[in-house]
Amino acid sequence: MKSIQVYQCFCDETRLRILNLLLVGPMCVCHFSEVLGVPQPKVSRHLKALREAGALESKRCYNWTICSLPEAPSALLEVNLKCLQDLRSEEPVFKKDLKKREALMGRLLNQAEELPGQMRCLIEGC
Amino acid sequence: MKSIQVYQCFCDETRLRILNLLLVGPMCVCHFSEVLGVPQPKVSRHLKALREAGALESKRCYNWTICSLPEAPSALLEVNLKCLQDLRSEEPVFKKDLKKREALMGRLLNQAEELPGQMRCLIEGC
DNA sequence: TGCGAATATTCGCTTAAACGAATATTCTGT
DNA sequence: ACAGAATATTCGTTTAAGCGAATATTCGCA
Repeated sequence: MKSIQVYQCFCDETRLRILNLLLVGPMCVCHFSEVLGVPQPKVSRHLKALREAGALESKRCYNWTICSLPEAPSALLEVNLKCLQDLRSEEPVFKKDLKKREALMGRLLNQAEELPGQMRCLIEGC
Repeated sequence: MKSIQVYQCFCDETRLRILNLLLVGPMCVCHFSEVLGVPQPKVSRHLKALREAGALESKRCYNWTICSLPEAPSALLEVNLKCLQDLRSEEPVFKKDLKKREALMGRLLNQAEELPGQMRCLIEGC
């Protein structure tokens, strides 16, 4: 039963936090690690799980791997991503993560001359 | 994170099949066992999980325990029950279960004089 | 009160998830 | 080709889920 795969994605807090961040826009692996305060291998494994369930797409861009929500999500996924968005107000972690994301992005934009390629990928969608 | 509980409910095929049946109307524990072809203790444990996640209500009616979907489901649950309904056409098991349910209900109605109390509960909502 | 049907729970086991730590791989720029 | 940054994978362990079999509990009725 294929839809179970989607539900399994949503059963883990770290994965929910990743999806919550992606609802705002693409991010790269190392930034998940930083924003969530979670070790990189852990992030990597969860990203793999999301990818295999069709809940995430990623592409290499210079030395970053930029992750985003799938362009054509399944109906089930789409509905639950919407739910996740609505859940933001109830879950302080989500809001906290978004704040950290914003701060990180601001910092990155300041150094943008030093990492032009990746930033272009991230901002303009490469 | 409370919503994870809801998603965990939807991660198990047996539970999905139970919910699918309940979308049509209330059922009692022993009938789940019969319709799904699953041992009673297994059904009982899954019902407990659903109950604890707020995805099921049940009340004793004579010697039956009649289960139904909650009157006031959470938004998250409601949305996903709707999805489950849409999934019916893609999952043969669901349709097969519904057929068996229908057959069972017909049979029960024929013996209705012998079990008036429970049937009233089941049909009229007690 | 005691019997039987319906339901719930416990026990021991098996399987699957998740994790940290360490390591391997991939890629970019020099 | 090499060094270093970013990412992925492996290993061994821990924790959680699910299961069948057996047993306990609950409840209606004679």
